[in-house]
Amino acid sequence: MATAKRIRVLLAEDQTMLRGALSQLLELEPDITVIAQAANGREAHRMAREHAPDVIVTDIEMPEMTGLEFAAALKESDSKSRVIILTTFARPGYLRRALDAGARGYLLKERPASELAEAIRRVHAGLRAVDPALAAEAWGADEDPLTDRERQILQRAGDGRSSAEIATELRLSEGTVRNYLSEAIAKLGAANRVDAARIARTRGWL
Amino acid sequence: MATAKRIRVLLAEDQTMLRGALSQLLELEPDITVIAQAANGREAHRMAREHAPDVIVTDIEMPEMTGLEFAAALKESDSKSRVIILTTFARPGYLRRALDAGARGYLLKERPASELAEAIRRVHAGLRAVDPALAAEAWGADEDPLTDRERQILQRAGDGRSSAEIATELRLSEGTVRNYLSEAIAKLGAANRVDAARIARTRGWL
DNA sequence: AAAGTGTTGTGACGTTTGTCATGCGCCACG
DNA sequence: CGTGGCGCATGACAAACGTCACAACACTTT
Repeated sequence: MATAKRIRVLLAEDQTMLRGALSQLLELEPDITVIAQAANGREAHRMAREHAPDVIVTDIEMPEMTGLEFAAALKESDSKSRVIILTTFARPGYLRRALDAGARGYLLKERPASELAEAIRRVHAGLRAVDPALAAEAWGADEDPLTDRERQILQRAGDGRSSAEIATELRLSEGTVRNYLSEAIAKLGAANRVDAARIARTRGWL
Repeated sequence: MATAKRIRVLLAEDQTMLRGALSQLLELEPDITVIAQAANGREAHRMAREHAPDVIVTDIEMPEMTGLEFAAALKESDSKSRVIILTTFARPGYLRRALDAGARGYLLKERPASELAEAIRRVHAGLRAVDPALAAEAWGADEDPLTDRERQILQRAGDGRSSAEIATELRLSEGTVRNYLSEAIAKLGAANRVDAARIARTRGWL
């Protein structure tokens, strides 16, 4: 035959300008076609079920449902589509969670646009496409030491909520909330709750 | 003549993938050409002096020098280039500062990619190109009520630094730092320092 | 069955934070 | 030339925060 079938791609990215630009560029590739686009994880999940694309390219930080949750949901439902995470953040914790969720690729938005098409081809061919520098960094990276509760509470504390507010919201006593925060601060080697939240965020644990 | 001269554009954006994608798309336009690209404000400033582009498209949040500082520096040096701010953030404070710095356009990354070329044409023709929804919102927006000192201190506090640390860093007494924070908290109607920093950030005051 | 881990709670203690009153020097604006 | 705004400071008090010890219960792992 003259031309092989094009690789059918679903593109999930909340920033319209980037999504549109990448989609147009990918369409210029002879062996790739963008069959669907989504602006959040939930929409993407629906479209993935409907179209069963060969490859899914998804951002992480999106409204409604993050790309990591989306990837996990796909794995759960035994989707055949292969997932590439495309994100701004070189956080070891993100990469780890992405791979746990079955992602085959992890690409940074700081890389040239040409690498995206290349990654799509690699992943479609059954290979992996993980940013090498990040992979190396993530290798020696610490595990997330936080428990679920600690994470919940740290999120809210980093947002400016007081112990009392957090306690009410989560139906806990105020002392308990302070205990968790104290634990989290110690585990992260932070100086206080805000510092702890900042540290957890930069490592992709929050 | 057969073809008019193309509009010469400088593109400043730190995210390589977006910069590359937009640049390629703009090159597809018959009346636009991207003569230079920069990954931060300082680089952009150098290139603007060197190439004197017709239109400059710049992100705000970049390393070394922000797009707003860059625009202000251009205004200072009587540059003939017209500036379009291209950013993720629909913060009234950013728009205000952008216009103060002489920007002719303010476009959100949430808009379709096609609008960028349109904005470039409008601005090159001497018109303005400001996101209408944002302009309306910014109209009734409050001025930044913070003094320089309050801003400095609030930034650091929002980052998890203690009053004592901030005092040392800025050569102030600890009491003074607490006073400024108290003032800022009151002005912003916040519950505490972290809440205040969050509020100031979302309004583009930080 | 024992050990470990996570969740939740209490009480007590010292530190940090937020508020308020008050004061002084400086500079710009009318 | 005063008046007000800003920067900076001190002292004092109440509230919030961070730490520690200790304890109970559920659940998993060994």
